Amino acid sequence: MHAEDIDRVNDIIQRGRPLQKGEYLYRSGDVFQSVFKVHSGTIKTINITSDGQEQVTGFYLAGEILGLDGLADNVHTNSAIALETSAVCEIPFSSLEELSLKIPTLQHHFFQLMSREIIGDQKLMTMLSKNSADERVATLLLSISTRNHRRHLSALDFRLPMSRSDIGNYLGLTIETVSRVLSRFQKNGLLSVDKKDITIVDMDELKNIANADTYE
Amino acid sequence: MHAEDIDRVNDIIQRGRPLQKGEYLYRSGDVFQSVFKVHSGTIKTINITSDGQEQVTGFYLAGEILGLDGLADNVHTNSAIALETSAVCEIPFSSLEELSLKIPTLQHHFFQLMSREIIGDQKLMTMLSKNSADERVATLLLSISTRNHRRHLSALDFRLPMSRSDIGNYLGLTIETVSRVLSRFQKNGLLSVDKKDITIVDMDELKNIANADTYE
DNA sequence: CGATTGTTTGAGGCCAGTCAAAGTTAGTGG
DNA sequence: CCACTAACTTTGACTGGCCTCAAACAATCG
Repeated sequence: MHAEDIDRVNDIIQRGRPLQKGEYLYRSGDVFQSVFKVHSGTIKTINITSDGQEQVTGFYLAGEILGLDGLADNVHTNSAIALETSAVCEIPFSSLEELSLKIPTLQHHFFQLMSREIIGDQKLMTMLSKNSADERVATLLLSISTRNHRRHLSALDFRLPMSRSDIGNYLGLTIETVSRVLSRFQKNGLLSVDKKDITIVDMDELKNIANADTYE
Repeated sequence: MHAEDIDRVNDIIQRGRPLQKGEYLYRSGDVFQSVFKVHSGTIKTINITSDGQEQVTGFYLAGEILGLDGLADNVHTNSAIALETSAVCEIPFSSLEELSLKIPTLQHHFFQLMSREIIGDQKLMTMLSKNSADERVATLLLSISTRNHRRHLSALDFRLPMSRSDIGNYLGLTIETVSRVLSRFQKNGLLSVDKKDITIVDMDELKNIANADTYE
């Protein structure tokens, strides 16, 4: 992308105010106006099922983009909630769509983003339908490790931004099962678990358990 | 969309030759060049996991569009296979992307398509992580019923285009469980099952079991 | 510091998976 | 057209992994 193009994109980006833990970035049913890039912190997205249950559909760490679900009908189907104090950039979609008519690479870039989201969701579907509790937890830990590494943070030592409840919900497991798996991993020398602080001790074995099916 | 725009879109659509049952439309790893619209028949998409297992990620009936997974990196991550003799239209993406720069509504239309795919995948994720075998099977039957109805076919009487094995794979169940659930549904007066021919007898109760969480 | 929320651990039950075998369908070639 | 084979489906008996229920413990917050 050319420098002047980047400038034009930057012009439409708005720095949002910080979100406190538990605060909504947008709610299911809100009119879709923008996509968001996480600047710092972590956001989870959830769906509410017809019987009122909550389903966690994704965790978005710093640098990642969320909100693409709203394009279909100009309404968000997800809700997005901060898991900790977070800062996000808002990218108004109308200007973006207009702008991407002038900058072909930008359009292509956005198609790619959505396509990645589809691929990621499908990897998760596979995990939910085929993998054991151990495999699911190991895969999530590796995913967070990889994404931290991309941000030049430690791949072996990190803090889980989400609760056991969110993990279980996301992975299709109960909180008790998540807790038991983490305890067992620690007992077997794979991890050191201190509440939300995780240290990966035996990365090879963890990858082995996760079936090396890295998703991100 | 204006008439001349529709003409321009139609110009780039190619009618593909018919696919025989079991034939591949594209394979994982193929260079991405086109998306496809199912004209008749049914296509399934599958992912191959790192340990060689197959995961069915979607069924595409007549009128539905597939192949959007390839946009991310210009390579298909899925493979697409005909479940019965089928005909598809090929829509070359390069021309489409170019064209959508000239026709803003077309770009928007494509964003919507991808967004719908994301929403659909997330509904499926929710089902895989929360719902019982009965709920999953009921939901799939209702989905096919709804999509048939949209094509002005019977919503109560239809033929499943896919095998028990594909259903089980897609829903995260074994073939034995799928078979047992269908037998039980028949025994309880919800359905009439004759091999792949399904007649929905008690639509209300079926919706009840599916939790009315219609996905499509 | 009490109250609330989140986490861990244990005991027991159940749903779906596994294993097995018989029955059914579809496809092939003589 | 039919015999033969391979693939698919159904049904049953049993097993096991995860869920449910329950209680104790830890952390967070006003």
